[in-house]
Amino acid sequence: MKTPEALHMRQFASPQQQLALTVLHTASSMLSRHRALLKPHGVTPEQFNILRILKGQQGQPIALRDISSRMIDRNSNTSRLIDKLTEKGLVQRESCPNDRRRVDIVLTPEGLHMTDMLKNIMDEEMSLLEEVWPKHLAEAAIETLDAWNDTQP
Amino acid sequence: MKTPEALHMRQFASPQQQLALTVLHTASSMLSRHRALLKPHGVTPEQFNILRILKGQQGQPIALRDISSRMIDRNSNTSRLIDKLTEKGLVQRESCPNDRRRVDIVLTPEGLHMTDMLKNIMDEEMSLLEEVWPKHLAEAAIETLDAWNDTQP
DNA sequence: CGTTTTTCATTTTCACAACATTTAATTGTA
DNA sequence: TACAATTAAATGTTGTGAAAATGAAAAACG
Repeated sequence: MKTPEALHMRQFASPQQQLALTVLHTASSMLSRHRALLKPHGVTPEQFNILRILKGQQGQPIALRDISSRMIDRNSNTSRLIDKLTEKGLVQRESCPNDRRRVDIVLTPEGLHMTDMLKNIMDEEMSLLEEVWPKHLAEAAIETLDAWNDTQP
Repeated sequence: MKTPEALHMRQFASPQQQLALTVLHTASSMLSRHRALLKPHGVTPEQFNILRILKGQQGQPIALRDISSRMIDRNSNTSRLIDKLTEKGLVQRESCPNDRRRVDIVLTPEGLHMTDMLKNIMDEEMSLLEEVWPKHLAEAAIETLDAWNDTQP
């Protein structure tokens, strides 16, 4: 359902306001889908976000604080998300020798395996987007949204 | 900061995937701003969403389930949010005489006053968007995002 | 009618967000 | 070197979102 009808909006708002509402609504809807897709595997979108960041490191350890700074939702409490992933045996904490305040995080072999599997699931979901959004429109929309993100700290 | 650098993304993903990440990231960032703007007045974005829906009713009562269906985030626990707003004296529950399962919700005078004030604050915030997004680009982005929303139930 | 099914609101459970505080290690500086 | 300031992570608390369960009332139906 398109956003205006979904939210029973009338035509008061400017296109810019409408876009803001559409972005919020779309994100909420996407996140629900992701949550449902990941749920059977006991992983939440927030946790998967971390796994994906770690996979991007290709085995190279990364400090907890650097994970935080790269997360989609910056307000997450990364320490506790790492706790959950550790409990599941998907990641491991390692002390950082040159700065003992830091804690390096690495994927375990099971974590890598899980990440690959989940990545397949999510890629399949994402590939649906390619049927809905023509490439050039997607690129244009990214540029538009990022014009605002660029005004943010 | 633009999304790719903010998330330290490399150029593997398709534009469509990048757009999905951008939408999620943008929404999270917008919501944080809204939360901060509303906080001094003791109202969360989710609660404000309800107030705005009620204001749109212009005094006409609306059933709780109809509020739920119009919220940006459909899965919020509307009962609990109404509880909070009731505690603050901004809304009132009224039992529905012809269907005793239903609960009608109306704005109190203070609720209306508060809503007007918050609406001013949010409108000012939204007006910033008009400097960042040219009208036609905003319209294009809405259409793109809604092409996906339209595939959702 | 009476029984089953559906609908609406509330309650509950779990995971996370938000925010504050604490602990520990490092850095900057007198 | 001593010591305050800063940084990193963990921990504590409270509130909220998501989803499922519960309970009550109305609608559907034989």
